[in-house]
Amino acid sequence: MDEKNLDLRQAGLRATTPRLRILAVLEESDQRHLGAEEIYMALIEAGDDVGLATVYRVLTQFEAAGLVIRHNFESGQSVFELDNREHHDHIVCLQCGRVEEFVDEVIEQHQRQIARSRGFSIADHSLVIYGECRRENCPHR
Amino acid sequence: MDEKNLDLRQAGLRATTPRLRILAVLEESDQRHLGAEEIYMALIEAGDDVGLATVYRVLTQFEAAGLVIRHNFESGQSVFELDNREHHDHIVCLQCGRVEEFVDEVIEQHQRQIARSRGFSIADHSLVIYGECRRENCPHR
DNA sequence: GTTGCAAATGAGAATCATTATCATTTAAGC
DNA sequence: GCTTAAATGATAATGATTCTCATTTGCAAC
Repeated sequence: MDEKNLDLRQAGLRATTPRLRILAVLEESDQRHLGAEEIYMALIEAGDDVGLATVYRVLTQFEAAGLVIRHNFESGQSVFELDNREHHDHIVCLQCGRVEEFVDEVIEQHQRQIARSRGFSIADHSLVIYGECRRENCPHR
Repeated sequence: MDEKNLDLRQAGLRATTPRLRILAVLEESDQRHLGAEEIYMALIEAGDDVGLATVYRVLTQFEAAGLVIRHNFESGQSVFELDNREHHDHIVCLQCGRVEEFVDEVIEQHQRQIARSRGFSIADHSLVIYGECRRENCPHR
């Protein structure tokens, strides 16, 4: 738990219990993308006494510090993901909410070229494909 | 105004005053992407007596009918755009909110291939590049 | 190890965009 | 023109997120 402690310090954040616990939930969850409410529920179930407001506050701080990425998918609520991996885009099943990731270097390169040709400097981008996944457990099948 | 009337009928919607007026605002605005609140304000200023709830209701119906596309950019509110043009993606300036459009057939094709290779059928996709535009009137300059 | 104090927290109120409710009005076939 | 189901406007309700503020806590200096 010391390395997490350090991560927070480097981000200019004091190493408090709620922040350490939220990091732990993000690291230990089998799902990579979690909503604020889901994280809150996981903490409550684990016996931690945190407030929902704290979860939102901390996630926003983590985002500002670059520890976490916030996604606004079409569901209307934000989901968060640890920012310790390479960049990737998403494909989301509209039926069951399943999220998969992909990277396509050709797409990346074309995006850079499009921004350049229009005089934009890229800060970020979001590519989300929405569809139906046809898995075993997808309610749409 | 008769052709609009027809558009609505074909979409299975009665040609009511609010619906015709909202269509008119979308067609006549110099901005292609409008929020519900902006459309509401435009109507009020034009002297129309509509409720905000009606604007939301009608836009949702238009979306279902394929007359309009809803985008969820990072701003937290939805923006709407007439769906009478070819598909395109967006590049958005984070400083001034400017929205430009683009199409890249190579990107489109790679997306289709990615979905196929993962067993997804594509319903839709959203590609938004966020950056800084460096225009004359962009506050960031 | 105590102490002091700014930073962080929890609980709940507040906000913002959007949706639901419901009594009233209206489009459009007869 | 009349009827009736569909549509509307006003407003209450909702869901996600943010704010407020009294209380608690991390941690640096003693």
